[in-house]
Amino acid sequence: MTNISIRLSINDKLFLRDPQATSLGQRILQESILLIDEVGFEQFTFRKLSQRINSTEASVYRYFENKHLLFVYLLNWYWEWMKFRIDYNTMNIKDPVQRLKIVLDVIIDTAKRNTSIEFVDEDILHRIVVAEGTKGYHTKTVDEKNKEGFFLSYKTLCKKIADILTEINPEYQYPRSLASTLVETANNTIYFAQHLPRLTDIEFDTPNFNGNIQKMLENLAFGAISRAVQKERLLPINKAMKQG
Amino acid sequence: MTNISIRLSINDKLFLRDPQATSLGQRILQESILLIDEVGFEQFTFRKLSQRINSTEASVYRYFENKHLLFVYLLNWYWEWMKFRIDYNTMNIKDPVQRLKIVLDVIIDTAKRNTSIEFVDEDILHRIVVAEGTKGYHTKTVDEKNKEGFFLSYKTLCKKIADILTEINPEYQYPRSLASTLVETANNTIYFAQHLPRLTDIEFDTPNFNGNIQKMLENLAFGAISRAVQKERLLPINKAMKQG
Amino acid sequence: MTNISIRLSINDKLFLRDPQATSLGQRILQESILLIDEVGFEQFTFRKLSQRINSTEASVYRYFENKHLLFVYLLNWYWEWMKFRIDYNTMNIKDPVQRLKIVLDVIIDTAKRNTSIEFVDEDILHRIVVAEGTKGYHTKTVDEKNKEGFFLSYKTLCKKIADILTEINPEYQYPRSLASTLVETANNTIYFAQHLPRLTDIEFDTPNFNGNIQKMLENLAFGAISRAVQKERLLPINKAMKQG
Amino acid sequence: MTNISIRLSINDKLFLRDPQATSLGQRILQESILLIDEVGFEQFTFRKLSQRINSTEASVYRYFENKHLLFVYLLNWYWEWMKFRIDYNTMNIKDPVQRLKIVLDVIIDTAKRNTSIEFVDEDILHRIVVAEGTKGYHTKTVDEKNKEGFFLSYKTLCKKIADILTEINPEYQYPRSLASTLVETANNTIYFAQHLPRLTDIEFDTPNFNGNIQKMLENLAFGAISRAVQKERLLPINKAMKQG
DNA sequence: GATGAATGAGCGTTCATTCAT
DNA sequence: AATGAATGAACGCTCATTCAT
Repeated sequence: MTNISIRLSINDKLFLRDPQATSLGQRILQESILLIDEVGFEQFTFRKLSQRINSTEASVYRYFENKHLLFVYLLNWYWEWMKFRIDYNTMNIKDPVQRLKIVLDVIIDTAKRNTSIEFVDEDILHRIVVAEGTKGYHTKTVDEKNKEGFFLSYKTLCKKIADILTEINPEYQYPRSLASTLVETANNTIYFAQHLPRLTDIEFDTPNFNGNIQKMLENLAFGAISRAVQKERLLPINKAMKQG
Repeated sequence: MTNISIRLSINDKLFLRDPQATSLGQRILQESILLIDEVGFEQFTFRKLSQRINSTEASVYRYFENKHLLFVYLLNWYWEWMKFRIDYNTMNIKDPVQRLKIVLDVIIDTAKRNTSIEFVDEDILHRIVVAEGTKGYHTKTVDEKNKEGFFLSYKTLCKKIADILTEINPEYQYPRSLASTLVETANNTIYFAQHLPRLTDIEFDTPNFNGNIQKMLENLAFGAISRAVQKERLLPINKAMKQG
Repeated sequence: MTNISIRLSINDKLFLRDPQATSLGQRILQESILLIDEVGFEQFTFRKLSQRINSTEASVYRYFENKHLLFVYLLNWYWEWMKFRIDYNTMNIKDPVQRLKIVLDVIIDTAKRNTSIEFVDEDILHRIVVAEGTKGYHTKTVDEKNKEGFFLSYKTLCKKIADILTEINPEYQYPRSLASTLVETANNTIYFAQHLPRLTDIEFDTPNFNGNIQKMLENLAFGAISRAVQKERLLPINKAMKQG
Repeated sequence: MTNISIRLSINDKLFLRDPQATSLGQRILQESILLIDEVGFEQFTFRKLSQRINSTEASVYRYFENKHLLFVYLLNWYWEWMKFRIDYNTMNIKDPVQRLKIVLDVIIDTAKRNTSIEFVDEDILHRIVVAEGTKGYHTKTVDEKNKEGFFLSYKTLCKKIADILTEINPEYQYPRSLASTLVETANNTIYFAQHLPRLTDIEFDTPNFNGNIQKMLENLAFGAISRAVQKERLLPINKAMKQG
């Protein structure tokens, strides 16, 4: 697999000065990820960040208006990165069932690198999204932020998945709900397996952890889509489902 | 339906003085719910709370060590309240499919009152859980809190649901995962419908909002459970599923 | 040596209710000493104290107006205890030099028990006096407290020592200064030896720690007193000393 | 006497930003001294200080981590200032007896200015040290502070004095103890004379107050040192002293 | 463009104390 | 007499942010 260099495009209302464009900006992104991973979003402050990058709070403020926007920037990065990986990995694959399985693989382990953006550690970013991600859109200001298009990437990501679901079963009524449920459930499962194991059936720290999550999500996804078909009495169910 | 008075039992490590036992404590609970609903958990402080209840921060601190524990207390209340409603509403109902449907109804609209605890407004508490709930267990201290048993109520709630799933299909492999997914997805759907509608297919503010969510969750639940059955080739699918 | 039971008389303006008279009061004294020893006077609060004695702040306030007066009470106890031990141990000893040596022994190791007051641990009380004692009289309110006679015990203790010094050398000009210096220096030496060893020549944790302090204090005491005598007799000891 | 301008070097772990380097920092030092003098160390807070300097607590916190370190900073200033004055005033004086007398003069009245550091009022600083100084090293955290070298200045000051004592009498066994005793006793005498006069023989508010303290300290110092000599020479001064 | 310095505002917490029982 | 509950006041500290250079 080639090691290509890419540059993700992020809603430019999220920042005052493009952090990807300067070395200080890149350090801000890089160390934000590490710091949020270490102390959590609530304890993450521009002061602590500026100390880590040997700079000042004032300098960070040149790039981001506040820590919330920086965080949403990172989420956008993650969602764009995921979309990129889905596209990259489903290229030239016709079978939508196959494509859905690849999608599930991607959302479970977004970090699997096949390209590198040296100043963002996708492994850790994934960990942040799992542990803190929902705080980015569970906030009193969600509607204003939404108006600014700060969650477009998440929506287009879900749309991309929903389209595959619809392609598998054009009659399926809840493609977008199922898409977001799959993404959210993937994250929840990873988190629960580590911290609240009785809320899931997947065991953490087993050799095939990711594979087991994938099976669970496939059960969820194919169960939901095929059931809709049953209701319509279009039996026998799609042949492609057999291995689903 | 009779209007009975109940008292929920909450993990007593969550508080210093039992808030249900005194009138000040009850005001703390009552106004916490209203205030978190208004300003969000992040902006919620003991200072603002104490002003609303015409008391002092010091007094609030006699009841709760900090706002996080107060919040987890409210979550526990919610979970216990949900379990109570499930028990109450499924009493004497044999058919597990029927019981699951009732469960879905309850988790979508926990607030439907049939009893009253005058100092807790369950409608608003439900809104908080939908909008802020995950913050209670997505925190750096989740493991310590878990050790103290602060999430036991959530686990027993999911266990209760999982048991029904297992009863419907004893072969189903992911009862706990599906149970937590149903609860989380119910909340997410309500939230997304209001704030990020493109992440769901359910339209907010339509006459049958709750009913539509219920259908979606039923598709998810029965799809997943019955699919497992299909895999086992135990067709035709469970008769009970027909109306699922 | 007999084990007699004594009751020290303490300035009754220091307390609201005599702590020696009730079992709660005795527990207050006992645990105050332990708590101050553990956390230091600054961190010592009536709240912490009341928790330790399984009582309430309000109850402690029935005995002492505030923590400062409780502390001065303990100091008075210490000073009275010291005076008692001096009297007890110098009884029937005529030679003032011998008596002074006994005094030095007592002020170095006040804790040596020959009687018991079960609710006061004199060892620990001594440790407190060494580590925290001066805070009792280095305070903005020293003059008011002094007017109330809160330091009378310290003064009569020093007077007792000063009288011996005068008896040894009736011409000596600084008996009270020397007396307080001996007491203060004894405490300082113990403290410095443990925490700031370069401020003293006495090594801590050696077999004859107390004995070495005693020698040092004897050098100080007898040097000062005898020097005064020398001046009177105009004996030229050391030429360089003449104007000393 | 010339009016030179000096800058004392203080352990830089004591502060976050060098207070001598900025005008706000200098005001912090200046007003800290005045405020501690007025209200005492316990009542001294960064809030009160910041109000006096028309600034904010946050600004003060940029200079000092807490009030304890600020206080130790002031003590270090005092000790360094004392060492400077000793060096300055004993320059070119050969006779160690003469030098010791100068030292005693300095430790009694450190404030006598012959140079000026405009933002520190040494008179008042001296008053603080007399009244509150020991609180700087009588604290539960003394050992950690000592490890950071926060009391080095005090130790080198005592070493300087001890060296003179040793020079006068190379056989003297307790030079460091005597040095610290002289410094502590000087402070105690001033304090006692004002607040607890029966603990000393020196009368406050008499024309020759300082001179009288000096005589007392000389008696103490030369008595102790010369006594050691006597012991060596075994001169029988006073029969009663023999075993002293 | 980046930084050093400063600050307004408010949070979380504790303390000392009082009141009612 | 002892206690349970409550509270006014302030402390210690940090945050988010701005300003001047």
